[in-house]
Formats: sequence, C-alpha cells, structure tokens
Amino acid sequence: MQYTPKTTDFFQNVFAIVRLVPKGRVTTYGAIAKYLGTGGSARMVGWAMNASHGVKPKVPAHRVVNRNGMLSGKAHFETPHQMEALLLKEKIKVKNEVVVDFEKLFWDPNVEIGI
DNA sequence: GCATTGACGAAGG
DNA sequence: CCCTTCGCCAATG
Repeated sequence: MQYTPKTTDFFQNVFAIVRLVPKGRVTTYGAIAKYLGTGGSARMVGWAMNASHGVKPKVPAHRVVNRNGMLSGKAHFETPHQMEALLLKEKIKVKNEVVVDFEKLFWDPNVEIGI
C-alpha cells in the first residue's frame, strides 16, 4: 500500500508503541491512540495493525486488544488461533476470546512511558 | 467524488 | 443491563 507521508508517520508511531509493550503485557487501541494524541480515533490504530502484516521487525499485534480485553483482531491473523496461541506463550491467559486479568496486564503507554 | 466500511470507544435509549 | 447510535479518520468501492 502507498501511504501519504503523514499517514506513514502515524502508522510507524503505532508500530513503535506496540513494539514497546513488554512481554506478558497487553495494551489497547484507545490507549495507543491517546498516546499519539489522536484520542478518539482508535479505529486508525486498528487500521495500522491491519497494515502491520509482514512489517519488520515483527509487530506483536497480539498484545493489542480492545478496551474490554477482547481479542477483537484475532480473525486478522494468519489463523484465528494464532493470536490466542501467542498470548498463551507469554503466560497471558485467554478465556472465551478475552484476556484474563486484563486490568492487571494492561500496559498503558501514557503511564509507563510518560505523558 | 460520494457512500460504505473498519482489529474502537463512549454515550444514549 | 443489553442494544443501538454517533464520532473518529483513512481506505476502498
């Protein structure tokens, strides 16, 4: 895909944040959007994730879930089982397509990195 | 160029 | 408390 310079920058920012998420932790689309200053446009973060396939270094998109901790993007992986498998690999428990103890595992860039 | 969609989120009924 | 609607902004038809 060909993006405008501005859009590319936004996408790269999203990728950068996602790669900063520690192993065994998760974050949300909204938190990333807020950190980037785009606030309510959490959808754009999801859009960026959609473009993260094949990006190097690999973007741990499986650590990004919606605000309920639900694996809303699992269908976009190579296989719907992939996201869940990767999370379990990092000791993150998944129950009924939802991250267990999501609040404890939640990694907010606005807090961890600094506002 | 207008209409629809989308890995979201908050608010309203 | 569940379901619907609206706002967000870019990409796609």
